[in-house]
Amino acid sequence: MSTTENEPAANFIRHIILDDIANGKNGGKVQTRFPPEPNGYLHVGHAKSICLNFGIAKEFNGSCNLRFDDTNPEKESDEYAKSIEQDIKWLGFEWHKEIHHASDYFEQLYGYAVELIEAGLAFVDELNAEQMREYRGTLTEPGKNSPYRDRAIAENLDLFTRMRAGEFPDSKYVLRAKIDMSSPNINMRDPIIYRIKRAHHIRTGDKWCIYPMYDFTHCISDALEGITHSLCTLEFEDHRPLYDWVLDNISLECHPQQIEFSRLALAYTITSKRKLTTLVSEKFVDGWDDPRMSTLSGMRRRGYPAASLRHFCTAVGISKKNHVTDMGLLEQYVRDELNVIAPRGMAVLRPLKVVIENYPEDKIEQLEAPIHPQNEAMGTRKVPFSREIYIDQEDFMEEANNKFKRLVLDKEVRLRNAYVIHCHQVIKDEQGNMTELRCTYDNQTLGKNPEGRKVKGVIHWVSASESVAAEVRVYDRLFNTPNPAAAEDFRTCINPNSLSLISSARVEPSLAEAKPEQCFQFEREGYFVADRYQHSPEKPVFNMTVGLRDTWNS
RNA sequence: UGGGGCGUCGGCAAGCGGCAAGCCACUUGGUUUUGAUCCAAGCAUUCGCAGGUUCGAAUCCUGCCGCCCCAGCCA
Repeated sequence: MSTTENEPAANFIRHIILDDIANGKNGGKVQTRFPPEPNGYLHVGHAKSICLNFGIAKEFNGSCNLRFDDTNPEKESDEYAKSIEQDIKWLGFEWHKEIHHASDYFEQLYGYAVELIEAGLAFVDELNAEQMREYRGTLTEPGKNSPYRDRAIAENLDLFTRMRAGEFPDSKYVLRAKIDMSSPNINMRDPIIYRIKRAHHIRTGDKWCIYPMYDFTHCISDALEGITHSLCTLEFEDHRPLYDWVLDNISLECHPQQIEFSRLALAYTITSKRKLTTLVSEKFVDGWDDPRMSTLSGMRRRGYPAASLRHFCTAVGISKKNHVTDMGLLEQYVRDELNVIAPRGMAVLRPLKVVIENYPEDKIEQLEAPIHPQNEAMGTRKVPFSREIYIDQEDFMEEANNKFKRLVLDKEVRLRNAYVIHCHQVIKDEQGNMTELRCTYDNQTLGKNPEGRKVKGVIHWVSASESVAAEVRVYDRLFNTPNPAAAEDFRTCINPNSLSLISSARVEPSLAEAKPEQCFQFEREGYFVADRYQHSPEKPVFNMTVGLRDTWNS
């Protein structure tokens, strides 16, 4: 794959910025920001935005601020804020200097609201929510002016001061911009810019009982930080006139340019904080970092390298098209990265005992195997070989056609990194289940092919006595429909078999020694990661990251 | 039926008047002690549709068709 982080893909936002720089706009400076609300964990969709904002800033020698858009205290928490900081760092980005918060600007925001009132461009309304909805009109009919719209400026000032002072109950009054109730753009029909809400804020505590709305806050925060390009998703396109209106009507010189791009949509997953919250709160998954989640912390725990997410984000590109990206694209970048960095090892997920009759009972050989067959520099590891071993149940058949390149009764197969064995007997229990294979090995086949015959198959194995019991979690997609977000109730699309717990897997000793979060390739199976929290050398726990590309089963 | 957007290969996505980039997927060969990796080759006479302008149109114009977003005191 030739797409790398060093070769930014062409997209319309880059073109705009390139033009701006060529025209000397903003003195050639580029300043972006990533503005999450701390009301949930970051997901793949955010990764796209992070890569865009931080990537653009870096490319043009600018910087990117991290700013928490914390204007709705009821939904926000410090846990979320902390997780967001961690996830951004994990993804490999550094924000410019200290973290910003919309709440840092509450005092200034209040001042600009007063400016608007003084200019006759904002008024205190006392319609209740339901009345306001009626006055707003519909998509096809204009709205009506609020009866309180023409309040005197002095009265508006007085009321707004008292709103701040806490003289009124929640929701009694709101501050509204005075724009145009007949605008075809509903966002311009005298939008609310402040509401009374007695909620404890994670940063300002109980200092405020009025909080500014997004549309008023975001543009001013951008301007205060000297943002040049304010990149956001498509649903804010209709808000751009309001973004511009606010900045055009207050005494702030800086006027950032808002540019919208389409959200990332990944097939078979969900990228909505609200829905992800539901999965967690209703226990469909085991927390925000469940490896099946499309959260950054979930993908981290799943074993996705941060670099693969960055490559993926570069590869999907930026456009204004509503799209659905194949999960396969992400997985391919994950494999790509892991193929290069992951040490190899052997693990048997569904053990079938094999007794090698012509191998001495007490003998244990420490065979040497490469840690990475394409990268000698990674060195070698010891793999113990003994008379009793395990192979995977799926690697044996009593009868099979020539396409089956594994072990068959009365035939031979190569044991990876070891000898060629021949199976001559299958032992079964009363129910007819295979319990053991009796084989012989050819001691002339270590590191070389047998003479006079071809052995086409290679299977993996572990020593029965020297391997370590491990728990392996194999994942399938969390949803069984490509677009769960489109369902009436996305919970009905949840795949009941998204997690398979394998409690009796066996891994070679080198794998048991893994450090938490260390990634491996279990040869012929896929990529696996030692669980970040539950893995220990005594009780190894691995999560499947992604399977190897498999042309046999597909 | 108001307003704002968007339609280029199976999935992403460049291109912005002069022979349709790239990635993923897929197909076919080769290497291989991983049915992996790797290597080589193939994969849109056509850009939602229909007209028009032009020597020349995915790119410009006109008209249709389809899809997405907006009526929170959420962001």
